[in-house]
Amino acid sequence: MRNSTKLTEAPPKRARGRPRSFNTPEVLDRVRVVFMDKGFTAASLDELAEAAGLNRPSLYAAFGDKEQLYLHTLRFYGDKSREGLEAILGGKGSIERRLGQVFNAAIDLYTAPPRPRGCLIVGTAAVEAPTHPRIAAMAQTLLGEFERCFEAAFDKAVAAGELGRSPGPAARARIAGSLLDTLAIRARIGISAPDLKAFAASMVPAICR
Amino acid sequence: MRNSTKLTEAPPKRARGRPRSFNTPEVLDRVRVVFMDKGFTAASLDELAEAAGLNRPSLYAAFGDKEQLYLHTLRFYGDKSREGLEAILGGKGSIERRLGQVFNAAIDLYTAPPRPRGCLIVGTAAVEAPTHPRIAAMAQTLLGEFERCFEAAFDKAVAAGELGRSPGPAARARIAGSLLDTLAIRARIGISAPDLKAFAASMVPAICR
DNA sequence: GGATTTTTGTACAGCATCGCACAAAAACAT
DNA sequence: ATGTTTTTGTGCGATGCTGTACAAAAATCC
Repeated sequence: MRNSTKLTEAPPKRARGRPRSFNTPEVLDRVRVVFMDKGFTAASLDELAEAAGLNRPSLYAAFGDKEQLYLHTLRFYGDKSREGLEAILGGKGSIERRLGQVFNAAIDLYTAPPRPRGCLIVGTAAVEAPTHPRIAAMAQTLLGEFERCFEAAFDKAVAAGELGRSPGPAARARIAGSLLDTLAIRARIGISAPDLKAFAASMVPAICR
Repeated sequence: MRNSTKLTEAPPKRARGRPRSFNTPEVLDRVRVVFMDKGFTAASLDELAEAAGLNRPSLYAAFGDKEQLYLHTLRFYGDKSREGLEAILGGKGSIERRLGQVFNAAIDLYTAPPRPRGCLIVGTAAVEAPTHPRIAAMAQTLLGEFERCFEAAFDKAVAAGELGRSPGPAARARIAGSLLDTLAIRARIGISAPDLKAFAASMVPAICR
């Protein structure tokens, strides 16, 4: 009967020593909130550790110093965002409709209570770029990934005859990515969600023209 | 002969005590460089004072604490930028040409050696907005002023028959302002000036369509 | 059950930073 | 010349932050 054990069940082989008391994605997500509020420099390791629910030495052991913890958080945030982007762009409806959904979803995230925080990359990574080359490189990589998602969606829309050939998918993708930048910045400095949505809605037809 | 003294000559009436050893705009401009490099939080008062060429107590006496010094710098930077914007938009040539000049000039500033730093407002003020309401308010004010400059220029272009009525000047101004945001962010994370200029050039006809 | 391995949590050393106190300096007023 | 006013510059106190050392704890291996 032992063979009946499903292979999909996680093999219970534990690691050698004392098990970790935390869950990596959950820690990164809690840490992300602090970084989004204060930014990289102003976020102290005490705050980060408290938000994560563990203490500084555990943070250091698991992720390295503050910059590496921040880079892990950036990558985690970027992956989650890209997945959400792909999910919406791969959904049903016209390209215009899906694009509108993307921007509205982004605005909802950027202005979510208890206070607007925009986007981690645009709102907190960019400021560190001149003094932290690895953060700059990560930010460039992540924004590039977003843009490729848009480009793939426009490619499909062109192939489906939904869009004309000019401007090309890459050019449209650049506009869409740029719009996300602006929405993130303006959300963070306090522009209201309705104002942002009105602007985004006005841009969708312009991008899909 | 005393009456022959020109009124345009600055009246030499000195203030009461020991004269200041510094020039306010110059101090603000030097301080701006440090803030643009490191951002508000990471810039230390020691660095700021050294860059300004005076010591901490003088900085405090003249501008108040670090946040007030930063707000003074923001206002100073915003005024200078707006003046430059107005100068170009009020110049000669078609609205498309002037708009292209604006973006190229911005990109040159954003990517100026020794390293790209983008825009003070978008690149360093935005990150502080959630934790510093006065900085958020100032950022919103300044970006609003930029947008009104664009709007005035589009208004004139419409009145001169150079542009159609739709989209309206305000809508076009929002796009132009947003484009500046994106250029600032992407310059700061290291996108090259030629890439930025190519993108901006592709946007100008779209805005003036 | 004892040894080994890994994580946890307290405690600490070192350093940077902020904001101000206080005396010296440099101007004007009378 | 003496007093007044304002700026300058040194120095200091208090605080916060980063990164690590070290012992206790919790699991596995043999």
